[in-house]
Amino acid sequence: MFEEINAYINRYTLCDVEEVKFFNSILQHKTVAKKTFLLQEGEICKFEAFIRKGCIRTYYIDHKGAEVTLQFAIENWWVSDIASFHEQKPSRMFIETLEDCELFLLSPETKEKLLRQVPKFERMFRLMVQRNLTRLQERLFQTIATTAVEKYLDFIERYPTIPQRVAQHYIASYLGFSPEFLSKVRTKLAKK
Amino acid sequence: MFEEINAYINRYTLCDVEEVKFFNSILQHKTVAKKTFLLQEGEICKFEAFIRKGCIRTYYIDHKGAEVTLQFAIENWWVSDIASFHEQKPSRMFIETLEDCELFLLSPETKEKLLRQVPKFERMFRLMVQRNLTRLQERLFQTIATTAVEKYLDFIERYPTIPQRVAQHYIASYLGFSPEFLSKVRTKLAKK
DNA sequence: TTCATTTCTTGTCATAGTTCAATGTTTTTG
DNA sequence: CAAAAACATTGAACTATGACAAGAAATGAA
Repeated sequence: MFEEINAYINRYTLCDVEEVKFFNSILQHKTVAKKTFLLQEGEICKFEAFIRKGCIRTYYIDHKGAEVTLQFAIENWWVSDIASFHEQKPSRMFIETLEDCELFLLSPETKEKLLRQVPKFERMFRLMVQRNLTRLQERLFQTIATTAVEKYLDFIERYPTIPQRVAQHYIASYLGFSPEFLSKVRTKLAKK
Repeated sequence: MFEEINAYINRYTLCDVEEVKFFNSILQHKTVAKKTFLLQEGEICKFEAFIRKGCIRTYYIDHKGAEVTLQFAIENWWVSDIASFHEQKPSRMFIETLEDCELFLLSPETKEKLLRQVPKFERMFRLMVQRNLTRLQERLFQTIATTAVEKYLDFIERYPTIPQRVAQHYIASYLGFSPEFLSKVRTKLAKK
């Protein structure tokens, strides 16, 4: 049951058996049906979730009511609203399962407990956030500097499994354009 | 000389006198003239810099040769290319002083030394990166979901001192549109 | 299996933002 | 202080993308 998540943490920190045991003992295991909200705007985020199985989307809604997808998360990814989780303040975002999911959850309290007992996890979380930040910097750059076609091609290259799992208009909302336009981009590419 | 940076770290961690002393002892103090590159594309980033005085810009250059500004950093901010710094791999970005600067630098080695000797700094760096990430998420959302006018108004509200310190076309490149268009946005707003 | 719902496609028209070129203004430098 | 360089403004023509509307295709629920 813990193979995946333990493989994950081993990529960041070398833990001894006791530490891994402790880590596993504080995780809350949970299964969630498809199309369920784990978090909605205005709520306080109570979890950091590791996805053992399934697919999740995080998104914002802008003042015109349009969705902007921040992340698609699949197996072996973490999802959370980090700001809301750490400062325990209301979130601006929605976190929604797109498939039936199997998750491991950390609450703010269990995360604190973990960091106090096994401080080397502090490093793992720092490295995780750092990667995330780096990736988001690239994405911002790309959002500003490239055309729709380039964005779409880069997306399917970078996340080849996602298009098979999620609706196309979600991908459009991730890339920052309308579903109709993504459709046009795709037919144009298909013709070549 | 260390007042500012010590005030900064105290917002994150409570250190005793010895720890602060140690921290200060490993910082490298440096002054740099205006219009100097601290890092150029292809180089490996050797520093995390705390700005005691001055103003710095980080940016990318896209395949058409246009600049995209990632960050303006002023007094009491940190600048670095985190990915390049940590993995010691070539950077994609440029870091350039816009004013004469006075900096404190950490090298990868001194940072490691610090984290080994005073592990609680691990937490500070995690929290710093987390904030950064959160801010960047908001910015990506805004880049996708708002108009040029909204972006500009938000910028001058959020960073009211920056427009007085940096050229306007740099701000355009931060907001993701052309300098000409920013100029038009401004005259339009001025007329109201 | 069928009907309802959601998703995708295609066309037309509208628009925010770009590009280029010319002119004016400010800053830097010798 | 003058000349050069960098920066900002304005206008006209262009383009990538959005909005809307209608229909087709796929998916899901009874």
